[in-house]
Amino acid sequence: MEECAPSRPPLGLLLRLVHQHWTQAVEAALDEAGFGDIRPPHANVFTFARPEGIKVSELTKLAHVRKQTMTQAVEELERLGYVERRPDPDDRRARLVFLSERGKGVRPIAMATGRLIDERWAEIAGSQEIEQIKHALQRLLDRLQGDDQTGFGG
Amino acid sequence: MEECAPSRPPLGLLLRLVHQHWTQAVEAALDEAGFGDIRPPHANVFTFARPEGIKVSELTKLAHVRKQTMTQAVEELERLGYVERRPDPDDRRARLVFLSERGKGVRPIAMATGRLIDERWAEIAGSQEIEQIKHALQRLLDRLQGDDQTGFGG
DNA sequence: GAGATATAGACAGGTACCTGACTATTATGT
DNA sequence: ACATAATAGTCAGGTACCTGTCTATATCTC
Repeated sequence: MEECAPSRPPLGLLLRLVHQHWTQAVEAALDEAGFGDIRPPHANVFTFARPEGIKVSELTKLAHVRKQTMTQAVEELERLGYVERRPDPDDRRARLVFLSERGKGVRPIAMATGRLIDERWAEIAGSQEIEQIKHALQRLLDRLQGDDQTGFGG
Repeated sequence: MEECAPSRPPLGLLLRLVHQHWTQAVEAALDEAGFGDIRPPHANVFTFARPEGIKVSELTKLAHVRKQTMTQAVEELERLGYVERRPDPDDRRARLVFLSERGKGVRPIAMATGRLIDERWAEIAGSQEIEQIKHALQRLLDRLQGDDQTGFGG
């Protein structure tokens, strides 16, 4: 086990390139499934939507993006007819996001996309390899931010 | 070895969050070193610059970004006085990028930034953990693109 | 119940990457 | 040598994130 090269490619480059692959894979998968108008950032909305409705601010916490990013995704989905926004009866500042009928139909596909890519990558790189990467990244994140912020810690 | 949770946090989310941490760490390190005007994408230029000059198109291959991204980085560095561009005597289409005196002074710091972050992360998460992530990501990339495209393949 | 603070969302603007189309020049193949 | 293809670089435009500021409403404290 000689360590011939302790740190040749900067970690940042590897992260960027793999992340790019991931995004492109998600996009291609949505396209294949016939939902070319749904883009990766929209998938979060489908994943976390609830029948009782959900606030944009809650979505931002779950998906770990900023308000503006999530707002834009919701607005686009609203324009495309996949979601509706209605005032929150319990909080006059807030508007709740609901899936439309059309949105409910798409949900399983949009939610499954991430898992689909996981599986494809497991096929080409080995599923334990992928799991190992995930666990390692998760541990690294936990140490970097001192606490589980992915909301998937359970 | 029970697999209690085969794939809870989508890999894409982990990659995005860790990459964000990385970028912020690089930015903070450059800032600490007193080079607040140098931003992460500029670091590549310093890393790959050569005394004989280098074409933007070569830089794009080494850093794995597109022409426009690299061109912008070079233009900004030119405006800041860190690099100069001169016509390539051997190819009238091309312009060669050279480090200015000022740029040469900054080079060690800009080049070292990635390694510095590596070391800091190794301290908080364990150096073998970091190495393991790098190797795993590298293997994954190789399998995804069928070939080593990082230019660090050894 | 008045005042400080936190939260929901809107608005304006920036960054680091991407794509595609275009011109000028160089390399290639017959 | 001449048509074709590849390459260097520019221009125009798009995406998915980010930051900071601002208003309206809620909550918490005294």
